[in-house]
Amino acid sequence: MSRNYTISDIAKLVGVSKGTVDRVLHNRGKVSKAVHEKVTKILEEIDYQPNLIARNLKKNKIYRIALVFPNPEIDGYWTPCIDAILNIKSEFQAFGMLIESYFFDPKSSISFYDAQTKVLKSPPDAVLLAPIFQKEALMAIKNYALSGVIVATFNNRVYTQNNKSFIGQNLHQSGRVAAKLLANSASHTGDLAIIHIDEKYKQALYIQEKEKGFRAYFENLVGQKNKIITFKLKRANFEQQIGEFLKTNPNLVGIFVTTSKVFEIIPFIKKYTTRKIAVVGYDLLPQNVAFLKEDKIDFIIHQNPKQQVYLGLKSLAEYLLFDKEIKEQILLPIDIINSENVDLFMG
Amino acid sequence: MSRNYTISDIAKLVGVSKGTVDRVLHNRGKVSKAVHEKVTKILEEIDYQPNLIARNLKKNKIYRIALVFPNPEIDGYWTPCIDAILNIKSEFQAFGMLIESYFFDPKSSISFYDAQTKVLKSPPDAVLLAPIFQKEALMAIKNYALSGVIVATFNNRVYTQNNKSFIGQNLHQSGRVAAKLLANSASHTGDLAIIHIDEKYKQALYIQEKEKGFRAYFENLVGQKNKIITFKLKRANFEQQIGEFLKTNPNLVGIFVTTSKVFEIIPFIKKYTTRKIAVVGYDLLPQNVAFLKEDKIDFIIHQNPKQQVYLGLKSLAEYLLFDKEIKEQILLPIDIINSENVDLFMG
DNA sequence: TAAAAAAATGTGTTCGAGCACATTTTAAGC
DNA sequence: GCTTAAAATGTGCTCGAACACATTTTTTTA
Repeated sequence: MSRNYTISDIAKLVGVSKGTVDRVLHNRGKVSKAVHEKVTKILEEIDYQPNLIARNLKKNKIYRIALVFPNPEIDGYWTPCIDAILNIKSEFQAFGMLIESYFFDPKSSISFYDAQTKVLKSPPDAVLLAPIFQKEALMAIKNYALSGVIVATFNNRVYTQNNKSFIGQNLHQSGRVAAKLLANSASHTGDLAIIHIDEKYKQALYIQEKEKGFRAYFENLVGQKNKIITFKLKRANFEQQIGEFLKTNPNLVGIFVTTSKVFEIIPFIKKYTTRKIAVVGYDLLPQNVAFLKEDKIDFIIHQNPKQQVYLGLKSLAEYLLFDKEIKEQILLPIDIINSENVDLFMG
Repeated sequence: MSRNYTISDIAKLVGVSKGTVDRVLHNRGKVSKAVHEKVTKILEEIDYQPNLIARNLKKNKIYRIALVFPNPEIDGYWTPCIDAILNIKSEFQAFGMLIESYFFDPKSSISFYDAQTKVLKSPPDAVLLAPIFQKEALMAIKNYALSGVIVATFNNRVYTQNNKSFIGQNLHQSGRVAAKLLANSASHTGDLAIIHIDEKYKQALYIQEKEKGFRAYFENLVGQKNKIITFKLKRANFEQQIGEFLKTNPNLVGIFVTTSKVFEIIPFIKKYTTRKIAVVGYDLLPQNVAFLKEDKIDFIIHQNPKQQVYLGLKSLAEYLLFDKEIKEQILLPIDIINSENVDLFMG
């Protein structure tokens, strides 16, 4: 294949000047109908693709994307997002792409609100947002849209027209994956528990999704006789609650913890029973990884926040720079992690 | 952050012309020692990053990368690689990057050789190669190096100085993952089998790696009493061989198939025993996926050839276009697939 | 010390798209 | 038919790096 057609080539082909071709390309008007048609025809015929390098050199604009998510120092789940930012920077900063991070406290909706306000003060070209607080997020997204800022969300869903893209996992399906894993590794038939660890912040919606998926797996199964118990753990006094729960459920063979906080209950489980109870939880926090390697957690489902941020930022950057279409949703694979493949997901 | 420094900016800062700065940047000589030092100092001080857009516009070169791998019509394992090519094209063709595919027959080393010869006839800037045939691959890589063609390999390793990069999985570790999965899902202690399906082509090396990993997992385990049997299946007469194997090993609880050809033996296993035997194999061929969904295969390890090609091509493209460093090896995560997360790995 | 050679430095064009401004052509008004 | 406004079309500069070529400065040699 030879070099692509340039605007000058097309101008020559049609017999007009490149200014005219440019006006047709960008619908700037001031072109006679006849010429407009001729140019359009040629453009289609040769399938003109503008040279993005030249375009960007001319524009020579610095784009800014704001990334808004919970402070990793408060919730370690978000730590890997930092790496994603570094990766994106190394890929795109030569194109004049700036990434700015804004943290908020995942336990405080006020802090969430404040972060959005700060972003809006010097509006970037686009925002990638973890919409932890449903109501406040809807409000923020509306304001961004009013200021002409493109919005994409990741991690959990909110439903609004103004949200250009969502990047994350299918949580219902991830509940099913957990179910399948427990069905497979529980050494014999018995009861299974879904444990929600009270997170104070209103993640109700997305935790429910996981539970529904988990239960759905067993409902569709023929001849399955596992009893499934939902158990909500309140923050204070874990030990006592877990001790009692284990005592009242002597047939327990598997536990599904719906958040990344599995590690908080493992020591108590081991303390109050010697039976083999299979455990499945979420996310590669260092504490979880440690228990995984000690075989005290059997499987972890990896929500891959790093990849979520990476793909989200990449999608926005390519839209701003190269006019690439933004996918309405990007569903990440649901990674199953055990003690043997965990290391390859960390570097 | 404001706009980056340009060559003209630097020229002004040092008090020389941009031509001189350029000579320093590219070590083209003809610069007095004093000036050279002054420029270098400033360059370091401001951490000069050339504008890659401008650079590429000037160079205006069409780069070509050849991708050489087995014909997907002969071995379906390679089919997803096609998608990776499309992805890379959509990302890089606006930068003048051309990807050319060359197929060979994975059963014929002559066909492998022919493909390399064809590539060398109009040498591309870089080659991404699946070095199925060890000896022939070493030869080919040497020839590429002599012609100044950058070489990266994927899927399996060959060891040579001229290979700039390897993209693939740690096969030893993937054997361990299989072991862990079988240890976990076999309903009670019993014998485990490693089954190699004779592939005619000499994959000896990389299949052995998997076996070693599998065995290593159990060797390090304290108090594990599984017996592990290696079984080599010859091409002809699968049914009889498998029937006999199952008869002589009545305590079998798990099978690890070291290639993507698991699906070929599943029907016979189900025919000759009614016991629950856990099965772990490789790769998301449509036939394997079907058995996975029917619960006749328990887990599949995904080698992700698509991602291998994607990362390999991306790495080469970014090297050619942006002078990005090529990583000596990129180890992909070892994806564990079951019936519930499989769909998310296929899109 | 002047001429010639070599070394050092400077200048100006190119890549392709985008856009401001200049120029030409057509239409409108009297 | 001539002037003026409006519409259509053309021209030329810019973005930053790269590189060929031009010019200046320094060094060498007779």
